[in-house]
Amino acid sequence: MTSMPLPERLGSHLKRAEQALSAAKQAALKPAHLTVSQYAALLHLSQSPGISAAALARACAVTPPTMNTVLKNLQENGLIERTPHEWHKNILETRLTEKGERVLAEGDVRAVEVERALAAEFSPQERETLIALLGRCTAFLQSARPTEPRRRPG
Amino acid sequence: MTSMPLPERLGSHLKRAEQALSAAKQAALKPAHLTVSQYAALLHLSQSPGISAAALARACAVTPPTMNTVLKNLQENGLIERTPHEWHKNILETRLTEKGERVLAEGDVRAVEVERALAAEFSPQERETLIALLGRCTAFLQSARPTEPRRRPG
DNA sequence: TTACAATAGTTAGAGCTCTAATGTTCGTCA
DNA sequence: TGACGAACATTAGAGCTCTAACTATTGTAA
Repeated sequence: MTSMPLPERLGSHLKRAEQALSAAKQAALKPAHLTVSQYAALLHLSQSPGISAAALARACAVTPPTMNTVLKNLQENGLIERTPHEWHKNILETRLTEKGERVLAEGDVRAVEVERALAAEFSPQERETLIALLGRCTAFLQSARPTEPRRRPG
Repeated sequence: MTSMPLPERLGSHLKRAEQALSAAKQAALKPAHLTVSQYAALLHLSQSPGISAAALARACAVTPPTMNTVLKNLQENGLIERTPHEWHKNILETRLTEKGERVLAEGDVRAVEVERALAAEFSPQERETLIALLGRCTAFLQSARPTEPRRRPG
């Protein structure tokens, strides 16, 4: 008995597409020795120097422990540096090193190539439609499943 | 310097949507003590009893070692059983146990609820459009990055 | 001052995912 | 019979991801 045929599930198609994109980016970033997650972190980091790990996690839509893992690897490879905040003792400011900027730039060229090639497959109208439809998916799914079931104080 | 603004990247939107869907399914499957990957494996397994792990990996679009990991956990939980093929000594036939069928049925109800709710957010026309656009993403990305760069014999 | 909430950071543990490499079996072909 | 390629299964190792804890700091309110 089949409850719902797979081809009818939007999820199947969404997953396949995301998987294919992720694989393509992974291959594109390989020469720069970057993973997709590392690239995403570096990219946001370059746009918000000194951002905290928690804020970076939010920007990348992952949990703090996940970002912690990614940052640990980036730091071990010398791509970022983390320095204590001047007076906010609980915050570690994260910044790209020179090497980090270089590697990001290298990876970015390849990653953007993939994005451009993909975008070129669609007309501007189609891109708009796709983005809008995906946005509605995300909005619905997030509203149906709140990040934090806010509990009242009393 | 920003090479390509994030909102212009189809990848950003695709990733967000897939992430939201995955999170929703994960939450839906939690009561059945199933992960999204385990659910996908069980679902394909129920439709192709006795399938080999390699074939199952292809169906779920993951690599054999990945499927191996998933199957190991499913087996430890008693949801599947793997028996040597009658005369193909190198193949392990994988099948759902009774418990596996029960748990799958339980999880399936919840997972399909998510799919139906998501589908209900769109008109039939919109669903068709979204699926078609996603299909073109997948097709392009896979063609641009062949699974196996076929090498000629001579 | 003390208590509490919010935020930041971290560790532990489970699970998924990949690439690379190994070993086995099957079928084909010389 | 023997060699070889294709397919299956597995292990090793690196990395990502989550939930569930725990600690520390900051700021606010009793």
